[in-house]
Amino acid sequence: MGATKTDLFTKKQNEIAMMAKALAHPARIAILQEILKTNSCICGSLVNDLGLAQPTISQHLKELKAIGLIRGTIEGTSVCYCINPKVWNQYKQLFADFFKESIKNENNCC
Amino acid sequence: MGATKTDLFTKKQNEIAMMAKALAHPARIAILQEILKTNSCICGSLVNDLGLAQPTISQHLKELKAIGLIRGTIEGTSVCYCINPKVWNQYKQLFADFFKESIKNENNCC
DNA sequence: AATATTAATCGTAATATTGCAATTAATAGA
DNA sequence: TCTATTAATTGCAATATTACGATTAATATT
Repeated sequence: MGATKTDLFTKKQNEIAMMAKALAHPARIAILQEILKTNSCICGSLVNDLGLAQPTISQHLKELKAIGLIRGTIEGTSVCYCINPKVWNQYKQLFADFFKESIKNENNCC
Repeated sequence: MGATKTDLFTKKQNEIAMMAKALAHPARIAILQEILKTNSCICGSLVNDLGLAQPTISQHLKELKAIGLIRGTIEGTSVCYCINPKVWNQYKQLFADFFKESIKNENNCC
């Protein structure tokens, strides 16, 4: 086997998991932070900054783009990436909702 | 290759990624939500509720325990699981910090 | 047109994850 | 002690991820 049984879970549970999966690599965290830090968009400087090969960075960018967290627009020979605020805020909300539940249930039976 | 190059990234970036990885499966989201919902701790009812085999659930519980998100105490023949509030709140804070950055940088260049 | 620059894609190898059947470990109760 | 119950561990197969060299695609510059 090896394939996740998504049909056993709710839409929201799968959404949270997918979102978490997108953030489940330090390179992707670093990429997002770099895009956030430099107020203007970033191109291929990520390759210099992160120390990973160009195809590797490109693949991580592809994944982030696939779930909609970032957008890329071609500017001459380089590509400019930026956060998609709409999706970003959706994700932010989903995570906040998930962790908010903890406050209501301060169980400490073990 | 195939192994994540954690040495290229900051401690915090690796922490966020590890935390996200722990949440990157709908079964683990469902397990955590179930533990949160039933105010008292849960034992093996997760197997009945989730529709996955017992070894599979056990493995997911092991992963959640490995990163400290949950604790398990033996109660007779069954095992009682509960959230570790300390770690839970740490994670909550880390995520909140990560997503907070978005507000400061409302970039929309592309 | 020829060359340089930038980034995506392809192919491949190494490693990690997911899921479960079979087994084992450990306690509860007869 | 013997049996039932519950959960962890082991072993294995299928699939997914990570990383990068080689190549390709596309625009910019000469």
